[in-house]
Amino acid sequence: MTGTASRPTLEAVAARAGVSRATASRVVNGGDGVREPLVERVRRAVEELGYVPNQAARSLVTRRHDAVAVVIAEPETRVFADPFFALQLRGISKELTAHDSQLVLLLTEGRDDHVRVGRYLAGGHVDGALVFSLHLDDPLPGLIHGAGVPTVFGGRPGWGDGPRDAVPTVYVDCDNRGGARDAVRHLVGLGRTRIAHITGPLDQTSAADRLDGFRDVMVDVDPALIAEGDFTPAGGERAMRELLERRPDVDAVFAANDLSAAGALRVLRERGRRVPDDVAVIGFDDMLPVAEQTDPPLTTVRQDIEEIGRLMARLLLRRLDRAADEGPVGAPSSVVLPTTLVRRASA
Amino acid sequence: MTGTASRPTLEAVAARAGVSRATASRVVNGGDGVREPLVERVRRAVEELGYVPNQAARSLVTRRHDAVAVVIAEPETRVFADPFFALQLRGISKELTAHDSQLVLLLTEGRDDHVRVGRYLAGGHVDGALVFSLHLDDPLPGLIHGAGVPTVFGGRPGWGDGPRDAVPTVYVDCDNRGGARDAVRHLVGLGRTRIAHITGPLDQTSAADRLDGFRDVMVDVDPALIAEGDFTPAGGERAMRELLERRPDVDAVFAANDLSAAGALRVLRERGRRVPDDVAVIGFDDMLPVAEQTDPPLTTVRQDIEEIGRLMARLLLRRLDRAADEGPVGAPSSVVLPTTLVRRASA
DNA sequence: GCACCGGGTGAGAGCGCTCCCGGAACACCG
DNA sequence: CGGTGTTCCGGGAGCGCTCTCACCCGGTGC
Repeated sequence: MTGTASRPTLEAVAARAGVSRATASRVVNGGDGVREPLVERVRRAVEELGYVPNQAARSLVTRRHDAVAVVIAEPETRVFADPFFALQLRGISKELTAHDSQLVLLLTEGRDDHVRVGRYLAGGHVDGALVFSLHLDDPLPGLIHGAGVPTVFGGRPGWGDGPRDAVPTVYVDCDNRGGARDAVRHLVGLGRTRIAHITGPLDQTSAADRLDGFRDVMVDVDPALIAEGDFTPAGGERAMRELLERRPDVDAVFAANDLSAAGALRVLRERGRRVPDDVAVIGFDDMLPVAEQTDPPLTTVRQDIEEIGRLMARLLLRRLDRAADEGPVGAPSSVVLPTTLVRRASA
Repeated sequence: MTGTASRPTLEAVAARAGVSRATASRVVNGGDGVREPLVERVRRAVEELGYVPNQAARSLVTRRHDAVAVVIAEPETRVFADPFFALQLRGISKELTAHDSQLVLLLTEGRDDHVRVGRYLAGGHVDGALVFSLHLDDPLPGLIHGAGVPTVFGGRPGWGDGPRDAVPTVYVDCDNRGGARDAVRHLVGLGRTRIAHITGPLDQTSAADRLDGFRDVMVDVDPALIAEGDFTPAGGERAMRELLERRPDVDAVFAANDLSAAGALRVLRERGRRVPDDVAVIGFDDMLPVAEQTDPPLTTVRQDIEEIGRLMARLLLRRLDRAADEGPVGAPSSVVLPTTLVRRASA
């Protein structure tokens, strides 16, 4: 049943159109330098036979695959027990599709998998890679770099902006620091003075950057007003409890993401603090199912997740195209997307 | 920079090991029928040269790709603005990885994309496909069937269990109907008598099956106690309001998923109904970030999403292996996974 | 009218691999 | 000791495609 009749080859198309294989190939690949009547004949033959090029044969000679790998580390997947994951992938997928490229998904967990992924990438099965690697100590970036595969990172990689083997790393991220500043300034504008921050896991650059943004505004802040969370609701609860204990007079909280904000909100309600009257709360991400469903609805810093994915793909594809055209290797630069403050009821 | 030094070929490995290409190939592919010393020599050569087989060349002759497509339609992606998506993929990924197969992700949106996906699958780029297609009128299954690619569906496809061109469709799903029955029986056990149901979009089999389960227990139920939702919180709110209007005496609600249950919960609180005292509420899915965070925490029917993904992959792989071994084509049968009722505070 | 040119076309090599098949080496039995 | 397997290895064809290169042919310039 499954393709007993083997699929037609370019040879067959050529024969049917009465041309050589070379000409048929030219037509299939755009038809430049072939006279119109022949183009037409070949096109028709393709149509009639239902010809689809054999990608394997093509890759074998061109060494292109029209495929890029998307690497997502397991810890991320856990964090992505939220729409992040789907949205980024959607953005990436759209862009790749428009470019006739396939998306090979690699989810990893644990060290062994890193090796596997490294080997896969080094194996030259894909033209490039999009990597989500948010942890400082992640060995993945190193492996990937060693594999010599064009790569764009999602989120600023952990090793800082300094040169790494003089190879510029390209990444797409949102303006975590600026967004955090906006949030805190908004709280200040509300007249709040005892503003606390619930951080994310500080080994992730996004969390670190948001903390930096908080500090930009709250210079010389009382350290007791900073509690470490982990981007989860439970972590948010824990951190909020700590904060209330250390500084019962707290009148605003900037949480590093919506999930921890939701946790904080719950503790505040439990303790009888009114939001936003007694304590104003701001989150980060604008993760709709969460931010809109909290009580009260969450004021938060929005980042366009899907756009990040789309841009990552676009950057990578552009780089690949350039490599193909042997054009000027314009230093590919990272992109930092702006954030916007979304006002709802909590602050 | 990117692989100026081209990667070593099997030829190179053979030369270095002092054997023929054929023998080297044999070793790389398991080493059967090659004497130990030679195996060892080839292995070392592979190691030293960092040889990785060229998948394109291999596929060209074997017609296998060690890759399967995962097709997720856009409407699903929207529904999957929750952990579904990530979890299923994780399950699939684990299984495929263990089988050295790659995961090619195809996200679709709109009709044009269906054509694209159909062509891709028909193009013989992958060995099989895992398809999430939950809508009754989805043309995708037809296209896929036409493409003649071994496929396993996620969720019972819409066309019923009847034969479709005498080709049995294989799917993996959770026991939607049984789970619904359990939920409703639990409510009955609580002494509730005016039990309502907030459905999902009824063009999806999961929603339809859950409704059937509800009806199994609530025979001759007042139609006013059934309100159509759409699996979203907003839909849940709307449905709950309708229910309260039509039957103010309602004392229990079984919502077709956690998201709509969350919406219902909010409306109940807003109307001053205590949960579970006045109205008991049960959801479906046990989507942790939602079910655990509602107020009160949601009693719900758990399905093992990741396991569904894993099973889909396993079923497909088994089928592919069998095809390769030319073994008996044991009628591949669908799998329906059990659900469990998770008791929290809402019922 | 002839050398020249350039766009359009076809012949053919070869990408890296698998797998069939024939031959070498060896064991065993009559 | 010759015949018959058996096991192991290498030669070589060929998967379907792209791409270089040589060739053909109509048009120009002198």
